[in-house]
Amino acid sequence: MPKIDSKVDSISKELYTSSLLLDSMQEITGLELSPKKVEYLKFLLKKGDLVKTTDISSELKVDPSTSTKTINDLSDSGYVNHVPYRGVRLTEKGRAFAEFFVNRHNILSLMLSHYGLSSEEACAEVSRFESFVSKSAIDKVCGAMGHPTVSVCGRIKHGSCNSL
Amino acid sequence: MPKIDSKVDSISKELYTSSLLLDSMQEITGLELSPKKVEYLKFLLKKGDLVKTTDISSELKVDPSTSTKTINDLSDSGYVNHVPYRGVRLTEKGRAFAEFFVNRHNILSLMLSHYGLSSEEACAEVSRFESFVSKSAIDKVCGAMGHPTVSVCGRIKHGSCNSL
DNA sequence: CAAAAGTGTGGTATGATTCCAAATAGTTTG
DNA sequence: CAAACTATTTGGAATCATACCACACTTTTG
Repeated sequence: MPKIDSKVDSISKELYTSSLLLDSMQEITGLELSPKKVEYLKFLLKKGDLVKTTDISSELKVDPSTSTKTINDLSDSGYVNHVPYRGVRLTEKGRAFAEFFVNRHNILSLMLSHYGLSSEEACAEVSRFESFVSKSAIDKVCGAMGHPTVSVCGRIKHGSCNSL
Repeated sequence: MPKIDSKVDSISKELYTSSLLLDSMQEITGLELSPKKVEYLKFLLKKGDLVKTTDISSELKVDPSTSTKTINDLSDSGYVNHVPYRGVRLTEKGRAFAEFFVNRHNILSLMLSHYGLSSEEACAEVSRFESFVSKSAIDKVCGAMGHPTVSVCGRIKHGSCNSL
């Protein structure tokens, strides 16, 4: 019964895939990471691929030992994979979160720019508080703005936005 | 020369007054206090007059010893006066800051409510990040909204808003 | 392959926040 | 008015996020 076998296969495959998805696309509340860790993930997404911990430390202006430690935290929580002395890479989960974080930043910056703040002001302002804004709020703001694709400090990708 | 004397008097008085004003109306950036301390000041303003540290601890759901310690910090920085075992009162400076904090909360809540968040959602959301939003941003947002006097969670007083 | 450069580990520090236990002050009541 | 009760403060210690330094270990380079 190759028919059945292949059906079983495809079911296990589906289950496997969907648990992977559940893993990487787990509910994002937006509040799971501290401000600094959000910065780390956003930077990792921007750099893409394998990033040295020293790139991070020079970008974020912290001691290399600090970035190593923080990366280890992020690794323990499954956001990145870290191969000592070689580099850091976002996991699927890390990438999903990082994309949300970038979107959140861009949506909030765009929102503030509508109230008379310059791009730089909006961006700087948002950088200070973005990590305390929930995904559900962002989804609503994004929807109310008509799901814009361009913000004052970068493009906005959609796909994670749960809103009409 | 009574003329001169009175002129001297009036000058010292002016200097005195203006230094008092400088003291209580010193530049508010909006970023000088931690989230919890902002909550303390907002509560003190709401309660008005002499407030017991235990009122604070029950309102903010912390141990009484915690509120005492925090109040002592605020007292050291000149935001409140604390007479042990009797109560806490905002200083002029503390009142000025507290009024700004309440306004900031209300303006941000009103802003978010314009993007489809309910009053409760907006208020809760804002509570999480308000202490990281600068006065200069608030002034701009306030101006862009036409200096509204009513928000979703309270009245908005103007007078501290440096914006057209 | 040895020196230089890059990266990680261990230890320690700060600031914000917290609680618990014990001490002290204020209030109530017999 | 003093004991008993309640309210408040103090001292000590913990947690979490963040950070740096000094030292150790890798990797790269000449």
